[in-house]
Amino acid sequence: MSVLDILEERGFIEAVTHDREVRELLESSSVTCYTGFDPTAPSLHVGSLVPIMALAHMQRNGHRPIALIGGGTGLVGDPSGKTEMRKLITAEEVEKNAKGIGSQLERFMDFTGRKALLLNNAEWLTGLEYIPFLREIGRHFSVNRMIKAESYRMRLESEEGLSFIEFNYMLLQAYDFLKLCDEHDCVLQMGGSDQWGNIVAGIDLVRRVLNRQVYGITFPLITTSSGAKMGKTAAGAVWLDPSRTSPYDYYQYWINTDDGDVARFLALFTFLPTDEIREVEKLEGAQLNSAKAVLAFEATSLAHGRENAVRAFDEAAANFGKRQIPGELLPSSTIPRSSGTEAAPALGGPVSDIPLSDIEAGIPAFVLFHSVGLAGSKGQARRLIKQGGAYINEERVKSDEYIVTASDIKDEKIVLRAGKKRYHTVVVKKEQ
RNA sequence: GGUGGGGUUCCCGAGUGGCCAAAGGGAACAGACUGUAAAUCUGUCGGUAUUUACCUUCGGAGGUUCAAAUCCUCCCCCCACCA
Repeated sequence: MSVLDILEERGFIEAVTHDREVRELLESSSVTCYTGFDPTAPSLHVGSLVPIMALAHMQRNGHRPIALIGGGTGLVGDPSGKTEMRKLITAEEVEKNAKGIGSQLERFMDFTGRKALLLNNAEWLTGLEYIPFLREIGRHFSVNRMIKAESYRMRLESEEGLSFIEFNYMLLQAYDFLKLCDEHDCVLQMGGSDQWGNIVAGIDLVRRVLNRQVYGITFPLITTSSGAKMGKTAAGAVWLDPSRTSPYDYYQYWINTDDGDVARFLALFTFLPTDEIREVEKLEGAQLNSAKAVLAFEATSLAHGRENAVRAFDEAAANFGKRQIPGELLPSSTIPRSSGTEAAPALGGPVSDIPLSDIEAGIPAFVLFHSVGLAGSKGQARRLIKQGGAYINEERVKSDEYIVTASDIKDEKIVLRAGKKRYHTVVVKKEQ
């Protein structure tokens, strides 16, 4: 069984340029392959997980992945499939972002001993000279062909149009492939389905310049059952950087997966064996909740380490009730299953201090909810209370005139809750 | 460079002197229902104060007027066609 079969089975494959050849190649030899990552943000997010996992699978099956940070291409901006132009980011930003992204990738792959490579195309792109590049590379590209590319179509038809700098993007990515093939023997490029045009352009260029056949694979765009692009929540993207999306929130993101997505996401975003995942497909309704917990635990474990995953699991248990994970469900998962330890009730959410004297003086509930950040304004806090969405120590606040006093203190703290899931704990400090 | 059309609250998009904090939709938030899911229904959705009040907002800066998102002037940006 080749990696291609594994990837296919797990739902990673949208299209392959030369199915039979790629299959044979991956079965018979160790292949170097690459995927690019845009350094447009200081952290990768859940949306980049598909390519990351694909590279990881490659490595686990004896191939050598290259994670290419687009430090150079990021300066130009890929218009593929985008309705509007990205704002140009500065070279310093790109460089800073590239650094953060690299360290995140290290959690998913082993870069020691050149078992995987982390490269940055700024290395070879930023020093290019215009005329030589046009003469050596540009002449291989047909504008007639380029403007027919699906990836440019949306922009060519849009009001905003396509700027020349973006139009060049394809050449740069093709040049990357050429460079990697030449210097690292890389013969396979993988990317999102919007990358098809760029990948094919690279294959073409390599053939023309090096007279070598190379290949491409695209991943499907992963959407949720409800049709939304995955990785977006109210708070914005779900980041892999724990300082932007805490392991707890990351865990919560996964546990809120749609019923219809659980098995599919287990296959894509965990390394659990597919025959175990197939069992999950038979589950229905509330039974799926345990499978969601496993998904959340495994995904968090990959991104933030097992210790953080266990903590997130325990906190969730404290906030939403302990969940018993059946031993026969996805047995390969290392999620805690013992029924013994009763998770200590976690402090709800972020914690802040308040002096005892303030509480003794009495502080209106809506002011408190606003000041700890559970409501964006005092008006919003009042609304929250009026709508019955505010709780103090798990008791609904009945009136927006309610004054919080010393009698609300339980164990030197006051637990505030907004809606079903947002908590904040105020610790009361006696001053000397 | 010329001509015409635009820039509205998180997004899309109405609104051409007072009845506009600004229709409608989406997103979001809260409640009900639930399984920390989806769907559905109800409510909310600039800020402060909370009984009808005040402040900030309609690309930017000025101006006309008792009164401007709406009229005038200048400037910035976007688009289309022409050159």
